[in-house]
Amino acid sequence: MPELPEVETIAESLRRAGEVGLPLVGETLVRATLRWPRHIAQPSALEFEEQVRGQRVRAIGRRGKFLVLDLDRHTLLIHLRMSGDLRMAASDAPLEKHDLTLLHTASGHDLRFNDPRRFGRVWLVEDAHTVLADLGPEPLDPAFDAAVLGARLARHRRRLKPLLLDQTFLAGIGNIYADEALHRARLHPLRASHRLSPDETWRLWRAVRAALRSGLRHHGASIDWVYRGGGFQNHFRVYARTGEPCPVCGTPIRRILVGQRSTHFCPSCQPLRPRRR
DNA sequence: AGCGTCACCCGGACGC
DNA sequence: TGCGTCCGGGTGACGC
Repeated sequence: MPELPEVETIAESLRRAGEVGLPLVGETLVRATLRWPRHIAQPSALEFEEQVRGQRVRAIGRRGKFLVLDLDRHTLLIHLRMSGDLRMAASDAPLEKHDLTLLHTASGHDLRFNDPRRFGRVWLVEDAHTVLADLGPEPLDPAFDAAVLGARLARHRRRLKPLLLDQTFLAGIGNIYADEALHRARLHPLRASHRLSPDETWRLWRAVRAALRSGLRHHGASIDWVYRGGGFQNHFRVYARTGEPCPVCGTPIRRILVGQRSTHFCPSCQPLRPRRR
């Protein structure tokens, strides 16, 4: 799914696209085709079509789960949510089912946002800050160390699982990475954030980064194998493995609901009340 | 403040 | 085969 690594991978592939003859950075957007206007979160569809016109793509980046395209006068933000996918295509190539938003470039190529479940959104704003302001730190940022995580954990009295999913706490972690990180950290998803020992905090810091890096290495998580997916789904340790043996200790993986979200963990490696030693 | 619940959305899986 | 139903991802709104 389009969690952080997926977006990172797409941004990377769009940067590299120039090497295979489908450049995007440096291209001028001449027109937009909005086949489902609600794809555009901001501004109105009409204003979007007007304002995007004639702007050059200066750079592509990522913040949290948002893909960030710097244009001449605006910032174009794309959130793929679950099933969204971006492709470059020749403008005269036939449309695929669920191609919802198309940005046509001066050189005759399109950036196509395909989105079967229509959860994704696109923003065109003068200041990216208006959309991104509340996002928490980037887990892979060198400035994000275990002390930063510890300070943030102590600031809340929340269960770890919902906290990790909160984009204002950390940016870019979705349901899969939250479960994978907690397993790597040997922490129960219901543990209270303000009651972690320094060692547990350090383990969580390491685990979050390791889970994300592993996703990156395998080109994204995409659990929904119908859609173009990354290989990380073949490396899940607990996610979607209910009843299967924990890869560390062999105990059957359990699935519970936490805040309406399916949550997978090893009851033996991730005890709610860890033994003190 | 933090939690629960619902709505959004649709393809796939499953039961009958 | 063809229905109906449930599920799940991320997020925002709302009520307690």
